[in-house]
Amino acid sequence: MPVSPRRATLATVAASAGVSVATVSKVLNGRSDVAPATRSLVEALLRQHDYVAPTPRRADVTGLGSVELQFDADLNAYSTEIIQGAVAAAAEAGVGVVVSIRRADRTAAWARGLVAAGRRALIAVTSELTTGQLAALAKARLPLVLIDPLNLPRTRVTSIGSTNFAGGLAATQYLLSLGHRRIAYVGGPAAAACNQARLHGYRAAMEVEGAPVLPGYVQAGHFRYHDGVTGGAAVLDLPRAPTAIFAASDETALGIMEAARARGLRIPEDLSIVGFDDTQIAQMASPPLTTVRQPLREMGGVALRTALRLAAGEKIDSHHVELATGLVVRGSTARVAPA
Amino acid sequence: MPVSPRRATLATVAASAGVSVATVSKVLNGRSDVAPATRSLVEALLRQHDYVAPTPRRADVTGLGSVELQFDADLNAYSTEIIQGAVAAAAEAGVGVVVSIRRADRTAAWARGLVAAGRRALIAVTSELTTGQLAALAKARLPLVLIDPLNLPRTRVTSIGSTNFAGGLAATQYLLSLGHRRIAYVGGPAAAACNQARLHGYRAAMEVEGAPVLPGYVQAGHFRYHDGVTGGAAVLDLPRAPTAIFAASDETALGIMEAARARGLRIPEDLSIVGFDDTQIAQMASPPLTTVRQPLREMGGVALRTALRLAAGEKIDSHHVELATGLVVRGSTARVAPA
DNA sequence: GGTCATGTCGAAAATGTTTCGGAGAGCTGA
DNA sequence: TCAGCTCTCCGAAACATTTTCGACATGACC
Repeated sequence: MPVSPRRATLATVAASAGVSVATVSKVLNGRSDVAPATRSLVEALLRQHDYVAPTPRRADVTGLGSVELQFDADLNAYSTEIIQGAVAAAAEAGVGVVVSIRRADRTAAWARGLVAAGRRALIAVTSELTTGQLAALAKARLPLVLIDPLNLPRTRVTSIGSTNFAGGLAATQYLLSLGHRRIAYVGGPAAAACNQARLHGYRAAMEVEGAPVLPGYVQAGHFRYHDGVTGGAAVLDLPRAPTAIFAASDETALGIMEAARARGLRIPEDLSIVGFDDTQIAQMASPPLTTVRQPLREMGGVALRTALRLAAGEKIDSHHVELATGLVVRGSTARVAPA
Repeated sequence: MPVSPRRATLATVAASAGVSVATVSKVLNGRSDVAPATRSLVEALLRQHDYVAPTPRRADVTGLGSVELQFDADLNAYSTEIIQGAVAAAAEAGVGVVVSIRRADRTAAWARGLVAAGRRALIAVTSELTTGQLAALAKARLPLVLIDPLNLPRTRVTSIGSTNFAGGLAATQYLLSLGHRRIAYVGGPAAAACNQARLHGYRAAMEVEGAPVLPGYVQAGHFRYHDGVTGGAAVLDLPRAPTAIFAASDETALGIMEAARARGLRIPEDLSIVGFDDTQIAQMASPPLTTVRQPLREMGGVALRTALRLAAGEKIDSHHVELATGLVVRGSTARVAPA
């Protein structure tokens, strides 16, 4: 279609339709005082002339732009809390949060597309970004904030996390304080930084107490329910089965619960379980799950505000922020049963 | 603050700032040819005069645009599935999904703001819209699609739901087929259409089988976990307690599980529970929850595609679409225990 | 000093929206 | 049949905003 030398205006369309400019404006705005026949005619001519509105007026001084919130896999309870926190913070700032799920194609065109679509920044959750992707983002001048990144790139990237080591330590110490000695860890990907920190917290607490980490007591996974079922089964079927399990996520903890139930183990009488995250499912588990609270909503909010600050060109105090974790004791933990 | 008799215009602000209308317009649009001092002065007076833009022009047709996905309360497992479905469909269509949580102010300015921010349509989930809000949306020419609306407005509004009656019927029939006769219903808001349909399905099944709905066997709630705890407690403490409970949502079902556990009831040996939705938490419950699957992801996807079709001015086949529900049998149901 | 680039600003034109009044159709009752 | 009334539909004109373009000042540079 040849681009006409001059964009069509209401006057153009009005003239060709034989009506006034006002009438065309009314059609565009859905006013009721236009006869159906006239409306159809004008609509047809609007299309024919390829009418596009001139630059829209701004909504507000504030209401510009949006931030992309990108997850690396299907959404779950963890994602939900992050979204909730980001959306709340965004509402205050007057920007929109566009949720998306990572797709394979992350090229230069992808980064430019985000900018063209009006994104002011990108927040990537539990993702693993390649240097190529980072370069594409940098070239497109799109600020990036990571939440719980799987890998911490060498280059300076802003990231948000929580005190995973302290959380792992607190969870394990609590189980030890209940008299448990045989405590297993069913965790996330071995390479993930946040999982490593939790695992080290677990190991540190065990070591201080002189409790041995028996062979097979540390299982890797992907923070998902299924990992809890299989990982839980693996440790519960060991010759010297644990009396307590520390899971690296609430979902995994629920999977372990199911593995325990399948073996006729009662919780917490026969097996204590501690989760990680304190998502909504932790409260809704039966029994309610003792877990390490990770302030996911706050993390989402902080990530969003940080992203906007980066987009505004402000300097950030620190390139990595860690929010505090804390143990929430519910019903899935009890003193170890007397042998 | 007293409402001035007439809204401030650029002319008002220009006069008080001692500059021309054009200059004020430039400040608003961030043009570069305004001296910093002048800009500050004008910005101050804009705020002082409480300037708000008049109805914005429609967002440009060219940009990819975005669709607003609005929830009426904090996100939960149900929301997560809807988001997931909408995001997937949006990715295919090349648009963004902006997630937001309903706030009190839903005025004409709100609707205009959405349009100005580039939203091509609004999807409202389990919301109750007033006629005023509908009018504001219509005036702003913002297409609207409802998912599981609480109230079905008189005016023609496009909505997406599922076969709630059939779902309620199937769940109750299944419990009856297991030999249960004393079946209670712990549901949602009495006024919600989707809840009413589920309840009627339950009643219909009971009636066909000649099973009495005892006094107190129908509890209202808000689909939340807490409603299950209290509603479950209410029916379980009845003189003639039910042997099975049909919950109007998975969350509520998990609350009932907790109420049962607190009373020493085993599931499914002592009490069968059927949920509704088949969210992720249904699979992760212990025991896994028998539930009526509602195709939430598909609903989110259909809502998004419908919204885009409306935005494109296409005609919609039907103003209300219902997707099929289906019973998913897991571990929370069993044959009634012999008395 | 002359010339030129640059930054600011406003008059005027361009574009789009809203108000308001009027033409004309249709209906009603004497 | 016709006056009177209402209701629908449209456009002239008033308004609101954006954009273009020229004017003017200022300072740099030769």
